[in-house]
Amino acid sequence: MSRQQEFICGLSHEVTISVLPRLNMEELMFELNRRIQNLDKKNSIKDRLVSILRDVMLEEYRLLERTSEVSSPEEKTVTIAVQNQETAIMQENVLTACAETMVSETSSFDASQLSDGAGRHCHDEFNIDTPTCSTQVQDTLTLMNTSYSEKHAESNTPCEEAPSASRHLPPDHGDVHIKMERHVSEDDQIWIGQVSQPYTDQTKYYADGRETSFIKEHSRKESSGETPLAPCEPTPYGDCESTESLLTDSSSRIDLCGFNTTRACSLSQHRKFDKQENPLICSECGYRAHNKNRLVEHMRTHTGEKPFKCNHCNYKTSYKQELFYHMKTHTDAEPYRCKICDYQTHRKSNFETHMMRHSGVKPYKCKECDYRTAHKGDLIKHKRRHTGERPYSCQECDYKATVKCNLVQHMRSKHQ
DNA sequence: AAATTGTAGGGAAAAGCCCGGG
DNA sequence: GCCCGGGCTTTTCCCTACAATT
Repeated sequence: MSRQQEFICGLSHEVTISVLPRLNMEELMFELNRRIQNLDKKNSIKDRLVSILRDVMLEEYRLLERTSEVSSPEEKTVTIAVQNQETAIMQENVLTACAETMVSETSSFDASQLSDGAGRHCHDEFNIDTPTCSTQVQDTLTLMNTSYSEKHAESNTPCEEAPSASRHLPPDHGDVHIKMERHVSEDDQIWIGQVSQPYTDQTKYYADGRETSFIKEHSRKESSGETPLAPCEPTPYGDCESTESLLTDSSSRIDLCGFNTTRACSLSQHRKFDKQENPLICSECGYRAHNKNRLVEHMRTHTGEKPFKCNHCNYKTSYKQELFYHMKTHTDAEPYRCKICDYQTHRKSNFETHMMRHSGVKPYKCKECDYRTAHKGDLIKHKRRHTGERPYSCQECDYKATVKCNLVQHMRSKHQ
């Protein structure tokens, strides 16, 4: 490790070498993702990221100091550093890559850079062979073998249905406060400013009660005794009123129910939605649409209507957006290509899911056995092994299957 | 014991559905 | 109001392991 690499974010050699090997990348990425939303756009984004990283590292360092009173700090530091020297270099590389990616992503809000002449986003024209930040992290995580889930496994704390750090923002803290504190190191005479950030829930929920990230998180908090965030609880400021007026940063508008937006009109729409000024409710499932068109679109899920047809094949869909994705397969649009295997797709989200599988990170763990998986759906399917649930029943006989394809297979063999 | 058949279960990809923001 | 990117969820398919049957 070069001397330059040992100094991260202006912190001393001691802090850097102590903290870097300890930092869990997924947790760090979570912190960065959470805090980046409150970046002060007036200052350099890179400077703010450096500041954030420093905060996180100093917090970690203080924790390390508290827990290493038995052995001398120097001794422990050196031991950790030697054992994890290689890991630290890799982690730093990832941090650099991610910071650069986030800087470029954040600064690319200028639509003119991403859009074609018609204002349409056209990322396909970019070098999308380059892995995204998240995939870089995941790839490196595999090498480092320091996944979030493994950490929990080691500490014997099963993390069933642990949220994917790259996708969810686990709101463990309604408010995050970093106290004003002075670092003890002689090298690092750094005052840490107080950072107070209300958690802004960005997960989603459906009015028909289907489980979503929000519901899951809500129930998780309930079960763990935490106070869950309710979608629009009455507040001291009135029902579903915004904290907009209280904010010093005019670019951020946070509704007290957790809704966060940079647009005043979006906030207004959201309040209307919450207050049910114009309730557009699906008579079939109770789904509440934000506007008329979305209700029309939603209703197609019940009627089965598929008005959007591909003129190159027989493909039909209820959603215009789906046709858009489908049409890419008929055009010269450059797909996302996996560098590890020959997989390619036109959908970024599917590509990221694919890369997740290469990473080997499996945050979802079964409570009752050692089974782990990268995806919630797999865990739900697996759980039926323990519960004996067989949701797919044969109409012709008493046979019930755990998965639909087995029922199909049964129907073919037994009932033609 | 070997071959065949049916079932269970895991991995992976594709598609569905919905949302926020331009 | 429309369009599009993004993200979470669900569906579907394929494959393997294993037990029961022939």
